[in-house]
Amino acid sequence: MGRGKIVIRRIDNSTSRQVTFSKRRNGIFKKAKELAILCDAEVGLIIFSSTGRLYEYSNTSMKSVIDRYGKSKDEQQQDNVANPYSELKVYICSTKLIN
Amino acid sequence: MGRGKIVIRRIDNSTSRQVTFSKRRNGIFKKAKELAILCDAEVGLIIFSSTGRLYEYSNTSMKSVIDRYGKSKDEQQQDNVANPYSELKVYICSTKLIN
DNA sequence: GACTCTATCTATAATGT
DNA sequence: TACATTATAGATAGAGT
Repeated sequence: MGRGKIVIRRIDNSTSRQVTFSKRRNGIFKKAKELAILCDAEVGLIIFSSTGRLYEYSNTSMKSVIDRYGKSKDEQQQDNVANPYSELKVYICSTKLIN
Repeated sequence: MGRGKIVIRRIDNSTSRQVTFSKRRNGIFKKAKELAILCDAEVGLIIFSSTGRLYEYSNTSMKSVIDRYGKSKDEQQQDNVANPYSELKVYICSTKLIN
């Protein structure tokens, strides 16, 4: 999206990379908020820039999200101990980055 | 984006909400991946659906992201103790959700 | 860097199967 | 209820300030 199509690979020029980071960071935070509201989801998003700065968003609190994440993972772990096939319950969210 | 404009509020119809969740979840995961690659950032994204299912993405590992998040927060905390004005360092990433 | 502009690309709401 | 289509709203690359 934009004046030209881009390939998804690290942007070499540091100024361009920073500008793109700023724009896309805003974009993804907006998407996270919309998803949380529209779909009644709990969302936590943590981003460290290449310079090490932290940016974060959560519609609840990051502590709540991380705690819930840990519990959810523990439960998955217990499932795996009980049933070796339960890894099928782990949802893979992949999207092709071609183009 | 789409055939009609939508207002950002909880989708009442549960079927529509689930469909939108699926589409937008894919969209935001793609955005997270692109941001990580293009801008050389470390990204962690945790989403719990309204039915409680966990979906996650990290370009490194979620453990790494959460650990780094904790450290970064600790440092911010120390800064705050040392310098009461350092809360200005906390980056606010807000985007209006109007339209 | 942060902001504006806008042409163009992308995501997705609504619809069809 | 998942998949495919498509018209359109939205995001953003590139350029200028």
